[in-house]
Amino acid sequence: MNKAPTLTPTRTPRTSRGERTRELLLGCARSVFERDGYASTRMGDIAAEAGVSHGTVYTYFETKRDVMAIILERLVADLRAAISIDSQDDEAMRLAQANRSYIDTYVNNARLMMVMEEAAMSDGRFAQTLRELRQDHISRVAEQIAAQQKRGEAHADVNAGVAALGMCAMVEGFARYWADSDDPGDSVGAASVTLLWQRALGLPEFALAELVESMDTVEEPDGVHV
Amino acid sequence: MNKAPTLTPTRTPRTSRGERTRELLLGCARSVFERDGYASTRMGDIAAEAGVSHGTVYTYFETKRDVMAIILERLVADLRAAISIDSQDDEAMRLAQANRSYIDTYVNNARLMMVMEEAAMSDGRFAQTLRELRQDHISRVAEQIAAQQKRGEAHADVNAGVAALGMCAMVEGFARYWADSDDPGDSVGAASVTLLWQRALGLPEFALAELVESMDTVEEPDGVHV
Amino acid sequence: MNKAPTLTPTRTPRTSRGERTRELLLGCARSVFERDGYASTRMGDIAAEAGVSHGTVYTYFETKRDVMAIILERLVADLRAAISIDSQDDEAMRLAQANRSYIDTYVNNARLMMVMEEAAMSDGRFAQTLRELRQDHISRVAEQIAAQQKRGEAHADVNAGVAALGMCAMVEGFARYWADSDDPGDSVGAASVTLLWQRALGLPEFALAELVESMDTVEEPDGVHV
Amino acid sequence: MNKAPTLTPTRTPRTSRGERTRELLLGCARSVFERDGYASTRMGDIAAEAGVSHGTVYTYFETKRDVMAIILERLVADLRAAISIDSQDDEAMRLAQANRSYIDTYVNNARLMMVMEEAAMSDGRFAQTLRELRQDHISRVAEQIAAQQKRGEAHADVNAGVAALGMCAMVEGFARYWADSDDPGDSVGAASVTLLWQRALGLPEFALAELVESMDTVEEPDGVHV
DNA sequence: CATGAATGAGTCTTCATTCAT
DNA sequence: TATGAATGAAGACTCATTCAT
Repeated sequence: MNKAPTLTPTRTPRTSRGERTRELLLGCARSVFERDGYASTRMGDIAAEAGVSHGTVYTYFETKRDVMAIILERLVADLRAAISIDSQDDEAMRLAQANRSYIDTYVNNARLMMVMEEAAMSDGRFAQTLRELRQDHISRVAEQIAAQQKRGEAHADVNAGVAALGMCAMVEGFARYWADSDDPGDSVGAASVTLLWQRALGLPEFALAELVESMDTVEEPDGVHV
Repeated sequence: MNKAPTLTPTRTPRTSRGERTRELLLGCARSVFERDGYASTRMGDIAAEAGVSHGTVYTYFETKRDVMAIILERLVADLRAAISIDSQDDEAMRLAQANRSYIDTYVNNARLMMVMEEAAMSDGRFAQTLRELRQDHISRVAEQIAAQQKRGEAHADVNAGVAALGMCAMVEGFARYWADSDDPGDSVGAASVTLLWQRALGLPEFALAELVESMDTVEEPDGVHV
Repeated sequence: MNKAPTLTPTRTPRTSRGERTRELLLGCARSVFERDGYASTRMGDIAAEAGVSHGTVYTYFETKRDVMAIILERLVADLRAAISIDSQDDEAMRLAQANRSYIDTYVNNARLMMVMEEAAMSDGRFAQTLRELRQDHISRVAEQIAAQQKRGEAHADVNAGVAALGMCAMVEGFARYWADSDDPGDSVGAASVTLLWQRALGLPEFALAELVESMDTVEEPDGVHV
Repeated sequence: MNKAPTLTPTRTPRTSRGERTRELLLGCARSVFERDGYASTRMGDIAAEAGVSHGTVYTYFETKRDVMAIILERLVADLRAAISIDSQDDEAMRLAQANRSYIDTYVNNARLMMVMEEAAMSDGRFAQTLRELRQDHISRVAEQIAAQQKRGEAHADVNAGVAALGMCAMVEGFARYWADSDDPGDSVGAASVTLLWQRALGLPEFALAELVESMDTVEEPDGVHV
């Protein structure tokens, strides 16, 4: 279950007031990072956003990198949770829902993912975490595809790993695009992705309408910190 | 044909020696940017890489941003050239070759693309250029798909723009992945992408072997500055 | 009897629990100052050493400087007490015992003396106190030597003040050296100092063995706070 | 010949102008350190003293510690040179001159020595260098005394090492005292030290006048950077 | 009294950019 | 043109001190 090495030293608050401030700071830091990017964000901006003094940030975090690390740790946890979601439905529905869940989570966090990539350019640890996150997702999807191929449900002439990479990239690309544009992405879009996925692999298809309907009934994954 | 606004003010050299130095600096700057990222690169690093003095960089470029802008302008030109390539073969082959050409170019420049994304986080102009580059590619592909749908060669139940976005994302994801890993990507991989593309859209297929063969005979696109 | 100007404003505790905490803090502060030096010691280190909260230190002391001042005031008092010790023995024995007493006290406090010198570099008041302490000691010794010279017991061709300075420096140097090294200094060492002192001034000598014996019977000076 | 480990990374100037600035900065830094102490000195003070901008100091030195290290390296070299001085005269004269040379050098640098001690409180490397410097001096003197004892010229009942420590401490104490007071120390004082030294060890004496005279003819040691 | 969170002035250090040679 | 020294704005981080609970 590939646990990434912890990125986070911490100055733990001892009171609930401290806990509150710390969470406030994390929320504000996230906003600022998303707005300005990692490199451009100054500790003072975070403090200002939270309406506290300069030094207060350092009461809870040792360095700017540390603030980022904690935020990313939560992001990664959320994405892993989204990846792991599994329902009891039949295969195609499960795929649709998994995609939808992943896309939703990704879209909600896409700007932060981009900032993570930015941060990864200047910090190898972030780069490593990002690589692992992606690799885990791909591996999980590859296993699923391999099983489908073995059952004769998917074309077997394309290597499962390659196919998984392609599918994950496609999904991530959608999420990224919607996050960057004003177009928020909709059920139809998400359903379309599923359809493309099914067809690309040769899986049994659902009609688009059916998929769309199923999309709208899926629930949010639990335990997501936003 | 959506021409990006020029990113590049310049201090143009007048002697050929100057021209040589300028090109040297651009090459070295690119290396350093690719190695260290945009934010982490210092002007001094570029100078050191080129074996010239600190101040010399400013003989040719006004700012660090300017150096980056020129490098990116060339990158963008190369990618646009790769996108535009068009051969006389039949539809499927053309697709395969276009994909291959784009992937090749993208892989060759993927690290720089990532740096471009990093730079886009702190510079709206870069962000804009990047968005336009992607959008142009997607639009071009969307037109193609729309035509295929109209001719009844592709499934019409998926919006052409959405499909184009998915396909482009997939291709870019492959390139990105190969660029980041040690696995350089091979003809089979590239052919697999094409196959996935064809199946996702419902296009007439070629067998993988046939595609692979066609891949290996395609030539490098011209006009690539590296 | 040259009383140094008071160094110590105070926040006096009124309960006995407060008194205890205050003493605890002073002891811990001393340890930390000795370990890390004055400049490098943070108020938080003192609090941590005492196992109390950061702010508690300020319940008893106004500033970091204040903590130091109180500690040094006690140190100075102890050293002055050691200087003043006077027994009923004959002259040479008295010298030996005075030296021993001073050396003992100095060695016990040498690290703190060094810290006092460090602190004196950034605080004129400390510098002044230190100067006065030394000057008092030298003056006292000078008087003694002058008397010996007048009685014809010591060479008179060396100015008594100069001789006193030399002798005090020698004694302080020993103490300092022993304090800094692992070698704790022993009776023989202390006796040797006395011998050197006697010979330097031309005083009647005792044999080393005799001096050593006398050393080991001297008692600790009273009133030393450690 | 006990070479202390180098304390000094450097940003070496490449032009004579740079060399000049560097020396200017070192001179000013020394002045400021002597005036304000190590901890209290800010890089900006050094820059201001030299009349250059803030950042210029960093053109030549990586850190404040580095500036100090270079200054101290020179100081140590000078003191070692002073310790090593050896003339052809007879034993007692040689002693007088060596003392005088050491005292002179020490007095000229005493304030800096005190700053070195201050710095040693917060930097183990400085502490180590200081310890070695003193130890070397003591060892050298101890050898000399041991030889004198063997030749029957000095009392042999005091351990040579202990005696050396006492003598060195005395000399250093004088220098320190004179440096700290307004009284600059004179030939008579220096000669007195020698006399005390000779008597303490039981060496053949010179009359004070004779010593004083020899003092005034001794030359300054070479190679002293001030 | 004790606690620990909040404050913000103070410093070091970096580095893009300019300039004298 | 090339060099490398000089500049100074900017930003991370520390820590003595204050304050609310």
